Amino acid sequence: MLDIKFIRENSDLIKTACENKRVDVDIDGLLKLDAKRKIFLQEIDKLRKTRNEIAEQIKMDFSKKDELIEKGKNIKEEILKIEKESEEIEKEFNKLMYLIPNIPLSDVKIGRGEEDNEILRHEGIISQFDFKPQSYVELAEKLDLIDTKRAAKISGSRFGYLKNEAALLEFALLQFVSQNLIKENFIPIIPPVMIKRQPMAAMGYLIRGEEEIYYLPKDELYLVGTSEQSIGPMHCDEIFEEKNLPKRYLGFSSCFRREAGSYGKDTKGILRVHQFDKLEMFSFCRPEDSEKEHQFLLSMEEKLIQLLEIPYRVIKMCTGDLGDSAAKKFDLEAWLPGQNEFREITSTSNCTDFQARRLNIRYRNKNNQSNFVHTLNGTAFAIGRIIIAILENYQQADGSIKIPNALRPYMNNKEFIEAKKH
RNA sequence: GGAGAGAUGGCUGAGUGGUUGAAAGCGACGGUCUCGAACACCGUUAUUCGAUUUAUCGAAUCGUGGGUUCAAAUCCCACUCUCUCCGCCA
Repeated sequence: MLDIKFIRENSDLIKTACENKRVDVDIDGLLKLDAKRKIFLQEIDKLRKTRNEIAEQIKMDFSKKDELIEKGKNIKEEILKIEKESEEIEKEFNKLMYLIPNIPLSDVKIGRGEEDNEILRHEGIISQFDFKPQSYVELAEKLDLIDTKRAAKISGSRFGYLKNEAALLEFALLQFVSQNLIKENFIPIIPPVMIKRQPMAAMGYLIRGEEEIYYLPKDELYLVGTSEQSIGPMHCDEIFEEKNLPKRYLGFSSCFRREAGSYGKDTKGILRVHQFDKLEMFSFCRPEDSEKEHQFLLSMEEKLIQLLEIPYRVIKMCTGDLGDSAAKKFDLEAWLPGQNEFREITSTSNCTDFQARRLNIRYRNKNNQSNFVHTLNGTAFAIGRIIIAILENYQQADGSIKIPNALRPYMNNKEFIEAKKH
């Protein structure tokens, strides 16, 4: 949500931003509604003022009581009438307000979509194999690590069982990430994965993309697609002390996505599944610190992937690929030798005050003034995809998998995942 | 699932129809004192919206949404959430 005052004064800027984000919102229509709304508001305020005055007079002077009560009744009728009229306008106005996306920061490239994203840099050395690297799907099947066939029996397509070392890898990754991030003042947290409509809407996920979200109608609860949706609203209607910022959380949760509209894409394996586990960073900070904090989250993502020695590249998303809430966003894409391509493994967004405004999360500065915080999120590890990257990058000629050095302490110091004896 | 209690400002907590936007305390901020700090004392301290000559003025907000009333934190209804007891349960 943006500030209506800002929209009034910068309508051209907003229009351009919407265009750049490839979102169609009727800004002129909104401004017209806003003007109408203001007239109604003033009218109602005026009537309420007279109502309050009448009430005051009755209190002071009982002699004219009957006459004044009659007057008060008339005012009441009038207020009711105008309130009814303005209701529709107010509704439409709020609807439009919710449709306006966050404005991209000035250094974000204007572009239509994925094809216009900038590749900022490559990191890590892409291993050369003296054999044809296999896809993680083949590797996992031979090593009995992932079972999607049985998952299909139980849950349908796009589900998987992580077994044996794959399951142990998840436990290890969990330890590995928390050990590294708790040092940086992240508060570890395991959030609810079922949330109510209001927080889901406030985080900006129901406007476009409701299709993507699982909903439990009987209980009117939504399954989170990322723990961000559950962590962000934690502090809604709260005011932080400035000294407590930035407030950083490291959340771990299962994530649920319907993957509607991705039929036929990545149908094999667990690259794109309806349910996966994810470690997510979330940060509340002062507006003046959010750029720095964003770089910090990105640096944490890079640090973790570097420690695993997996080659990757950093992508800066263009305006058309930002999503509603983000003002700026970076993705990390890991190199997957088995697929012979880079695939997204993390994503970090600076949502500036867009979410904070809807969630009403503020902080109080030294001058006792309160102001909206900025919110940022970043994937620490999407576990399934990291496991994929490990399997493909650490595969050996004999079909076994070397365990990354950094993870061995959490894997009983084992060096390899060996083929199972049948 | 059954029974009961409750939700008030940054926090604790008073307030059962009319100068109550709301006592008091705590916290925070400013000042006096001090070499400096603590203590003590004095003062300031909610948010949103609208108008504006930028001094101010008006409206709304006491969990949420309705209702009663000339007038609602206060009365009525519904909902949400929290707590206690019982039942059930990993």
